[in-house]
Amino acid sequence: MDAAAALHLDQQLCFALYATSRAMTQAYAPVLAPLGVTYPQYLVLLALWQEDGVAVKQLGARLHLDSGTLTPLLKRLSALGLVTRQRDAADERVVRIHLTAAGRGLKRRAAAVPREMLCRIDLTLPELGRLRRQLTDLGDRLRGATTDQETAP
Amino acid sequence: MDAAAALHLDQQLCFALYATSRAMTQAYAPVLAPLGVTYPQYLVLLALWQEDGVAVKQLGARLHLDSGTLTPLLKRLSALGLVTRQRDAADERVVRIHLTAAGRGLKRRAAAVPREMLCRIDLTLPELGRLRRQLTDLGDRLRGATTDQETAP
DNA sequence: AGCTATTAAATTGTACACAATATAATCGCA
DNA sequence: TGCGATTATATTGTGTACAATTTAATAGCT
Repeated sequence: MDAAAALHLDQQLCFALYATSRAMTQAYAPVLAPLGVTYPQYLVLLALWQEDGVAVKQLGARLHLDSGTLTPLLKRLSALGLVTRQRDAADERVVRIHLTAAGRGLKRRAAAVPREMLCRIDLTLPELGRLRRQLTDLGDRLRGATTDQETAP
Repeated sequence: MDAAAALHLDQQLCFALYATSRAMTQAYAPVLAPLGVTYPQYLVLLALWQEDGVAVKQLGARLHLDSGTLTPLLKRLSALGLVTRQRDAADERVVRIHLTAAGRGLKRRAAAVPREMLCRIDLTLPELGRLRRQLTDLGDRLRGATTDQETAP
């Protein structure tokens, strides 16, 4: 592959990733609309349904997001009545996020979401698992590579 | 996989896609910084280096973006002196985007970008190609699925 | 020619992302 | 104990994304 071909848009893994990620977000939108949440909000809820009462920091580590993104998003989830945000009594720097009854209740209605999306994705479970692992690995590698730049002290 | 497991964050293809796409954007940032453009701006330039003088609409079809995103982005590229935006004389609705000399010149400096990113991605070329095709197919399928909802007349 | 439907961009409003900075609380150590 | 370094969140500013609306121009039909 010469230099010119290397700059072709359709040759770029990065573009496939970028465009497909946005297509996925848009495909989720109509499925999530009845639940009244956006796609990033849904991801935060997935994390909270697995582990409630976590700090913003932990949530950020899980989703690879920082407080600049999470703080306003969590305020919106709070305004929707799905979560509460309260300072940790033992360490006032920490804000812990707890699901409300409504936030917990939404999990039952969300149970149909993965099945519905699986139909739209139209991959076999092994294919899907393989792709997911490849992407996760790639993400880990990219994240490692960007921070590993600081090899010098 | 039961309903509870189906809602686990790390089981989600969508999350792997979302998180890895953002990691890719962040990995590109230091490589693109010397060129003075953002990652979406770089994708627009890739499209223009392949075909110059295209309409905003065509650019949008290529990148799966609409004028709401492209108009301000192209204004920024124009402010950087990399492109011009001018109405088509034959059809005044159309705005054609042309690279400036600086915009064309940037292509040479960008030639090193794909190679540099390949190192960070650390996949063999066949693996990379397969992953890219899988993602492109998935994107096409998702995009088809969302618009194909209108089966009824 | 005149009128309606369509089309291409631009605009508006909302919601992420993220770098950089600010603020406040805790930690570690002399 | 006191105080500088660290840590957790919030804030600010810029740049996407995208739905919905607006504006202006063209196409197509009678």
